[in-house]
Amino acid sequence: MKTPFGRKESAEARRLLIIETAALCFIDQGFHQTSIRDIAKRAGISLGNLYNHFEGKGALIAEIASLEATDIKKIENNVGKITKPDQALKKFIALYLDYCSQTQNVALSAEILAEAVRNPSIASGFLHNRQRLVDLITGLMRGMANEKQTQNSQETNDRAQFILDLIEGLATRSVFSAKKPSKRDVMHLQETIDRLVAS
Amino acid sequence: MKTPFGRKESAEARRLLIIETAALCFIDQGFHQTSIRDIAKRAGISLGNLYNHFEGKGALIAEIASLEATDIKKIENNVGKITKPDQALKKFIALYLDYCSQTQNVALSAEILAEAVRNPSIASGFLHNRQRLVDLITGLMRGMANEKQTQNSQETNDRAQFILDLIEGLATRSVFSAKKPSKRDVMHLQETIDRLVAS
DNA sequence: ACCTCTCGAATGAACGATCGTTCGGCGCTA
DNA sequence: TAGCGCCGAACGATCGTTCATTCGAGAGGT
Repeated sequence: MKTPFGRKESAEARRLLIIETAALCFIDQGFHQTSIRDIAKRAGISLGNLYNHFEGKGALIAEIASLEATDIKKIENNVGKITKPDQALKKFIALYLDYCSQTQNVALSAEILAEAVRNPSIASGFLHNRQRLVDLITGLMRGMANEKQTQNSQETNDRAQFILDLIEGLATRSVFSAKKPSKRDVMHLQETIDRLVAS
Repeated sequence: MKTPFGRKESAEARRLLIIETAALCFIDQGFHQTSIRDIAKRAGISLGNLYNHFEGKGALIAEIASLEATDIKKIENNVGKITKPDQALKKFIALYLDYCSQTQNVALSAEILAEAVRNPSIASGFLHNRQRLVDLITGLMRGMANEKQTQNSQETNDRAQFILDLIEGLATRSVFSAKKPSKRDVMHLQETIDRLVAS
């Protein structure tokens, strides 16, 4: 029986396996409490082989930190399907809140933030991802206000940042109190953001 | 010439020196990238002596994590001096924003948050400190609304959380963009919070 | 004033474990 | 058979912690 994958495909699959396993380890233990041996063991590969696919631990951390971009793209696609801007914003809030409310995402985000403080390349990735979200929101806000006066671009940007702050804050609190945001919480968040957008 | 301190005072001073030095190390390098030797060397004491004052690295981390409480108390005292609730809130925003905008505080907070994800005792300290700030704000909000209808307690609590989210978010962003919040930023924050409180 | 005794503070060598990384050789695939 | 993916022992460094030992301040005696 032949392997269904050629060498190239197999190598790519290995690489993906390592990344996903590393993410699990980092979620469970954090970046610096996870050893290369932990990852290799959990992935079921040898210690040395890991270095055939990644330059070292730093490269793995950077790889994981950039994973957020994939999740953001999913949210962008989902929100993009909705034509009415106000409903799209509502959908975004629900999706992003749900995303941020997952324990593993809070764990990873916290690790990434702490790492970003001292690692400029991680920080730039972090800021880039944030701006993607901000741009998505400002786009929606501009769509909602197309009949009114032209919006101040800088102010719109700031408001989008505030919206993200509110969502992320509520989500983080929900994780630390070990229960998902209640319906009341979500409604209150929704109202608050509406008021923020309206003004 | 006699030493101006007895044994007790000297021991307490040593303890304080170690804690402060550890905080500096943690800010520069992070919890898990800082070794006990780093701290001892920077504090100018021997490796073994550190264990005469602290049980180990974990105890040191917990000690640092609880340092935030001191800073919060300072803010409480400053805000408490102001009798008019709306001016007190304005003062609080300025003080807390300034506190959160300091690079070393962002660095430490990020470390503590990441640690709290996996260390329940750190998490509970973190939540306790947060609630202190929330209570301070809700007190002010209730003072501002004493002539109006009675406030829903839960809703007031949530709004206070939102206010903190906005301040912390702006502050964190300012640190990563390497410049203090501009006057425009602060004004916009102030307006947004006002609108949030008013409703 | 002086000697003694006590005990906590301080030291740094040493320990075993584990870290990130390297590398020579083995085995499968094309 | 040529070559690549894979393996795991080995390396030097460093980790958190322990411990036998030294030091010196201060209490109690005379």
